[in-house]
This record gives sequence, C-alpha cells and structure tokens, in this order.
Amino acid sequence: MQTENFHPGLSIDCVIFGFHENELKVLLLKLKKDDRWALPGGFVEKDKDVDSEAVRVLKKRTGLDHIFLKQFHLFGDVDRIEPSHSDTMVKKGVIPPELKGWFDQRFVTVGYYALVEYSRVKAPTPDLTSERCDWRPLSDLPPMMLDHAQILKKAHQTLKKELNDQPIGLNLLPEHFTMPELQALYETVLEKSLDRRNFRRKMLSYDILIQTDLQRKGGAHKAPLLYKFDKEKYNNAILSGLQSGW
Amino acid sequence: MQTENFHPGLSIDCVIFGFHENELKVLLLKLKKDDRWALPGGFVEKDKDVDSEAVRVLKKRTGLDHIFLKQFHLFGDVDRIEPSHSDTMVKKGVIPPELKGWFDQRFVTVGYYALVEYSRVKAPTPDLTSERCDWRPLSDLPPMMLDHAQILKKAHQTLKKELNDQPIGLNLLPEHFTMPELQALYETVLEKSLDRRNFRRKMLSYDILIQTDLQRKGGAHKAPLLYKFDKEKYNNAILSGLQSGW
DNA sequence: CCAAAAGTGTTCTACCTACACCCATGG
DNA sequence: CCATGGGTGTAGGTAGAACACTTTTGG
Repeated sequence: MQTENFHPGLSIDCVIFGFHENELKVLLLKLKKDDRWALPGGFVEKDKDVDSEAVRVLKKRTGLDHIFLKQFHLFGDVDRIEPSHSDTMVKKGVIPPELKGWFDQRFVTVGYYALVEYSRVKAPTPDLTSERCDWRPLSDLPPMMLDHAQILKKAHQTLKKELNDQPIGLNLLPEHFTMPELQALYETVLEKSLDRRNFRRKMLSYDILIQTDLQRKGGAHKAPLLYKFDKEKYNNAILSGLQSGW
Repeated sequence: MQTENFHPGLSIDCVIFGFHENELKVLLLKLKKDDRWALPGGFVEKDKDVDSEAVRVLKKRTGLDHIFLKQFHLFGDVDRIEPSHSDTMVKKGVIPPELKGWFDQRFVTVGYYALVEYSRVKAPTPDLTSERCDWRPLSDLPPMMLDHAQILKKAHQTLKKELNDQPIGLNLLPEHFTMPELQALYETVLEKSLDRRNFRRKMLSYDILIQTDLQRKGGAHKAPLLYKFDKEKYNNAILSGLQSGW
C-alpha cells in the first residue's frame, strides 16, 4: 500500500444495499482476528476524484460497474475512532507495523450508499483486513467496528428520505419482478406495511412499469404477473421526482 | 497560522443564507487583489469535530452563536482547484510564501449551509485573504473563486429540497413577521409564486404560528398582522416533517 | 375616494384511504 | 375443494388548486 499517494486522513465507506428474500441486506466485511464487521471502504488517491474512488471500492467488493452510488454524509467527529484502534490492528498482525503511522492519523470518512441487484453480485471479495465478505440482513446486524453502525443507520435514513427521488426499484430488483416483490422492497425500506391495492394503483399511476405476459410460477398460489421498468420513462420520472410520498 | 495543527487537505465552506427585502442573500467575502468573491470557510483543527469547526467559522464571520447549520455535501473532485491558484495567491501577497506548501495540497471541502436572521448580523467580518464581507443577493451573484459558485448552487438546491424538514422560517425571519413576508421567503427559496390564500391556510394548518395583535404599520396599504413562531410546536412539527410539500 | 395590499370564504377536483370481491394455484 | 395469495373495483373523506369578495390603509 503506497500511503504517500493517498489523501491523508480521508477515507471512504460504502453502505451497499441489496434486496433478497424480501429483506434489505448490506454487504459487510468480517474482520480478521476480530469478531466485528466493517463497511467496505478505502482511501482516496491524491489525483482521483473522491466519487470515483468510491466507484473503485464498489467494483473491488462486488465486481460490478455502473452501480447506483450516492454520497450522503461526511463523518468528521474526532472520537469516531478510538486512539487504540491502530495499536490493536498492528498487534493482531492485521496491518503491518510500517503502516501504523498511516492508521494513527485522525480520519474523517465520506459515506456513500449503493443500490445493487443482489443476484448480480457473484462473489463478494474481502479486502486485506477482512476474511469474508457477506450479505447481512439489515434487521439483524452483527457488531460493527468503530462508528460503522451509525454510518449504516444514517445511510438507511437517507435512503428512506430519498425513496421518492432515487431510482430504488430499478437498481435493487432484477429485470423482472412482481408487484408484491416491489411492494415488499418499499415496505422494507420504509419499515412499514402498505395496502396492497393502493400500492399497485399508485405505482402504476407513475407510468414507469411495463407489464409482461410472464408469470412467476412455482409459488403455491395464484401466479403473479412479472413487470419490468420502462427505463426511459423511469428516468424522466426521477428527474421531476416521484411526488407525493409513501 | 499553525498549519501543522490542521487536518491536511480538508477545508470547510459555509453558505450563509439571510433574508432581506424579500430576497434571499448570501454572506460572501470579497477577495483581496482579486475581483472574485469567496464563501466564508476555514480549515479543520486535528482535534476538533468537523461540525464544530463549521460553527467556529460562522461565529467568526457573523458574530453569532447557536445558528442553524447543516452539512450538505463533500466536494472532492481533483479539478475543483486550479493548480495555479496558490501561486497566484502568493504572488499577489495575499498569503505568505511559507504557507504555499499548505495551499499547494489537493483539497476536498465540506459544504455547510446556515440560516441566519439577517438583522442579527451586525458587522460581517472579513478574514485574512479578504477585504470585505457582504451580503449578496442570490439572484445576482458576483464572480466566484474556484468551484464556490457550484457549492452555492448545490446549497440552494438542498435548501429547496429540505424546505419541509428544516426550520426555515424560524431561522431566517425576525421574531415577528407578517404572513406575506413568510410567503415571500418560501417563494424565494422555491423560485416560484404561490397563491396567497392557499399559502396562508396551509401554513396556519400546521399550527406552529401564533397570531399577535400587533400590525406592521407604515406600509401604504392595509396593515398586515404580525405572527411569531410557537417554538415548541414548531420543533415538534419539524421532527415529524411538515408533510405535503409546496 | 381610490388604488393596492391584506384578510376571509367557497367550489371543484384529485388523490389517498379503507375497504370487499373474484380469480388462480398447489396441496 | 379450499386455503392462500394475487388481481380488480368502489365509496368516502381530505386536501390542494383556483377563484371572488370584503376590509383597511395612505395618499
């Protein structure tokens, strides 16, 4: 790691959301020799835009390009990092001693949240300090390193707020999906249940969905219709915002 | 200036909004030996929270404490600063040569926007690199340094979006104000005109205003009633958001 | 007394809410 | 054949949009 090429005291953390089995999930890293987990993150090269460095982090962990990604907050409190943190990391051999100086700095971190299609992430890749990279349900999070739990919480709050402005469905769902699946996504993000029939009507009124003549077979009951997004109309609608919230 | 105590490559810029003569205004600094203007800003001490450093900047320029202040974006593109910028500053004698190294760094900056009551800012104070500190109307901005025009624009966009969540009236208006004044504020922020009667009804329906029996005399026409905010109810309403936008 | 701005009220419509009913499917 | 979930329709209430009239004030 060439720390001299990095912007000092600045890091990036990504909250990568996915949707699977009617649950919001987050891609997390299991730290080596530590029972806590961390958000995928990284440092910023001096001659790179911060946003593009976030794209790089995402690509490394998920293998995916062209992901919906949005900066949502800078976390800049002094006490967001315990001073003993770098000591512990060196002692456990997770980071080499020559990098201790780098990790001893005071760091501020830029939070990004990403929306990805769960099934497209084939092999989540851990980084140097972690042993695994896994999806974890938002409803049952493991213990997290430093202030990462707060960062995650803020990301979720932001997502909730921006639900009407952001292309949530398009990025989190596979190409074809059923109306109940889309509704489940909204209910998960909003943390409240919605009326089936009203949801359908309102969603259809946006005129951004295309009904296909395919059905999701295999369920034990009536086979629901599959929809896909009309990407052009979708993008136009996003521009003006999907007014009138949920 | 003790640059070694500052967090490297990190700065703060504040977009300070005020409302005067039915116009949104921004507090800007006129640079020395340069016909451009700049946002009030500063650097971050290593042992201080970024947010509290923004408070410090605000206090220095406006003399005010307890101001509504909100972080809205990190500007982290490489090309947001021209490499020649520090050269020019040194040549013009605006910054001493020994600080050139500091200003030669690649900088990212955290944008904050603040809402202040115009009349409470008695003597806006310039900093070392500026000769004046003045209110400038948002509708007619002077040429700005670096990417400050973009930062300002983004601040305005954010304010517009958050109009229903943020305590806009309470912070930008004096204690007593008329309904038309409040409406003018909303119209300015939103950049569109609103129906007088519908505005009044909706605003009153929030139940956050207290009608006083005072009137704004001196106008050439019917004297409007003065209102003030019911701060307790106001804060409660903010918590749940003033749903249903403008 | 008149122009201009402030206060008040009404109607129409659209959308959100809260429901009830029928249909398809697998066990 | 029936339980379960999916698709469709409808009535009532609320709130926003559009509008007209009256009142107060200074000149």
